[in-house]
Amino acid sequence: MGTRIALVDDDQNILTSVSLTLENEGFEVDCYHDGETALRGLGRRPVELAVLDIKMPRMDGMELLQKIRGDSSLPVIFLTSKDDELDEALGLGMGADDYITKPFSQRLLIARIRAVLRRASQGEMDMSAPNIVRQGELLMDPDRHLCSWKGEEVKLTVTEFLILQALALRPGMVKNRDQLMDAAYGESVFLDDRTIDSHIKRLRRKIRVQDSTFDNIETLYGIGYKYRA
Amino acid sequence: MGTRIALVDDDQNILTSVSLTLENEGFEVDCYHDGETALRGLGRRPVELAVLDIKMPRMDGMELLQKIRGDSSLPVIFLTSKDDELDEALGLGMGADDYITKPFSQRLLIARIRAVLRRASQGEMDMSAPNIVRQGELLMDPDRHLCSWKGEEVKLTVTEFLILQALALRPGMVKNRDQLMDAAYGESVFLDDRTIDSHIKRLRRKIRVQDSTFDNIETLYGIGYKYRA
DNA sequence: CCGCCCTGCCGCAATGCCGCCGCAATGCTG
DNA sequence: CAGCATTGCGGCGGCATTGCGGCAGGGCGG
Repeated sequence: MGTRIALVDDDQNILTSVSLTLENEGFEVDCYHDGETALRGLGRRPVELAVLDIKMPRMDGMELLQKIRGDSSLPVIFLTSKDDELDEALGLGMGADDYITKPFSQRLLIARIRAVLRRASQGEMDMSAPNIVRQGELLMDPDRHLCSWKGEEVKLTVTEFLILQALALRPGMVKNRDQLMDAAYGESVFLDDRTIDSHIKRLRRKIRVQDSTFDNIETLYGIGYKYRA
Repeated sequence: MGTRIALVDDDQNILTSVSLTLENEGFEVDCYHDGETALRGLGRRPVELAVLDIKMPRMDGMELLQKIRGDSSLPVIFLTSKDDELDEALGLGMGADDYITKPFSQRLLIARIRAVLRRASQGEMDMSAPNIVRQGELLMDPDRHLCSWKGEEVKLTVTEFLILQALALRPGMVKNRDQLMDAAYGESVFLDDRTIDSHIKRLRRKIRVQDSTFDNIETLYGIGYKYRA
C-alpha cells in the first residue's frame, strides 16, 4: 500500500500526466480540480502529502493551504506557473514545505515529494538543511539559493546566505562570531572575527536597499548577533 | 528501564517522529494528542518530564502546565511554533523549565531534556548554567541573552546579566561581592569591590525604568546582596 | 588576458561598557 | 547622639566593541 498523495490542479493535462507518474512510482493519488472539492475530499480521505497548484478557480492553492494548515501539519508542495507567483507564495509567508515552478520534470517532482516525505516522517531529525527557511518576512531557499524579504528577492553571496541562514534558522538565539564562522565556512577555519562584522554589514545593507526599516539582525554587544523575528 | 517522558502534541507527525527519537535514546514515551487526555493519563502513569506543545485543542499547553504544577513539580519543556507564543509563555510567567521553538532538531530536544532532567535530579546542587532562570516576575534565558521583568524585556549587558543571574539563581541566598565577581568574571580576577555596587546600581535602574516598584535586589549591610523572590 | 565580483581585512569614527571617584545618604556601634 | 563604615548614585575617562567606507588580492567567467 503506497503513500497517499493529493493532487490539486485545474489543468486536466497536468492532473492526468502527473497522477500517472506518481502511481508508477507507487503512490496512491487523489485528484481534485479545485480547492473546494479538494478540501472536502481531504476531510474524507486523509493523505500524507498534498501537491497544489497556486492558481485555481474557486479556491486557490494559498487559501487551501491555510485551511489545511488550520488543523494539521500536512506537508504541502506548491506548483507555480511563473516566478512572480512563486514570490507571491513565498512572500505571503505561506507555510508550504516546497514548491516547483512549471514547467517541471516529473523526476524533479518525485524527488521533491520524497524529500518532503522523508523530512516529515523523520520529523526534525533531518539535520540536512531544510529546503525552506521562513521567518516572518524573510524567506530563504538554499536549493535555489533564493532569498526574499517581503516578497522581493535579495541577491546574496554564498557566505552572506549561509550566515543569514544560520541566524534565521534559530531566531532569537544568540550566535557568536565563531558559530557564524562555522556556519559559513565549516569548522577549523580561522579568520578574523571582524570578518563576520563585514558580512553582517553587507547583509543589512542589501536588505535595507529594499526596506530601509529592516533591523532584524540584532547586535549583542560583546556577544554576537541574533535574528529577531 | 529508561526515564519516562510524556509527549503532548496535536500534530501526529511530531508525535511519532519525536517519540521514535526519544525511544531510540532510551526514554519511555507516553504520547497524548491533547491536554485533557494527557492530564488524565499523567494521573495514571506518572512521568519524570513532560514535553508540551503550547497550542493544542481542548486544553492548551499553558493550561495543562498549570494543572500539572498544581500538585507536583514535574519538569516541563514547551514546544512553541512562533516567537510571539514564546514571549507569551515567558511573559505570562509560566513555570516551564525550558522551551524550544519549532522547527527544532531532535538533537537539540534531547540535549534540553537531559539538561532539565539533570537539573531536576540534582536539585539546587547543579552548578551548570540552567537554560532558564525564573523567579517570580523575573525571567532569564542565557541562550537568547534575554531578560524580562513582568513580561517586558530588559536589556542587560553581559556583566549585568551574569550578576543578576547569579543572584536570581538562588533567591534568598546572600552573595558577597567576591562571589558575584566570580560569577561575572570568573575567578582570579581582582577588581575593586565597589565595582559590583555599580553594576547593582545599573541593574536596579534598568529594571526600575519599567517598574519603579522593583526592589528585589536587597542590600545586606556589610555582607552583600541577595535576590528576594 | 581582462574585468568583475567576492572577500578578508584595515582604519577611523561612533557608540557602548565599565571601573572608579567623590559626595551624600543611610546604617551600625558605642 | 557622635563617629565611623557602608552603600547609593551621578558622572567621568578610558577601553573595547562595532559600523562603515574602502582597498587589495584572488577566483572565476568571458
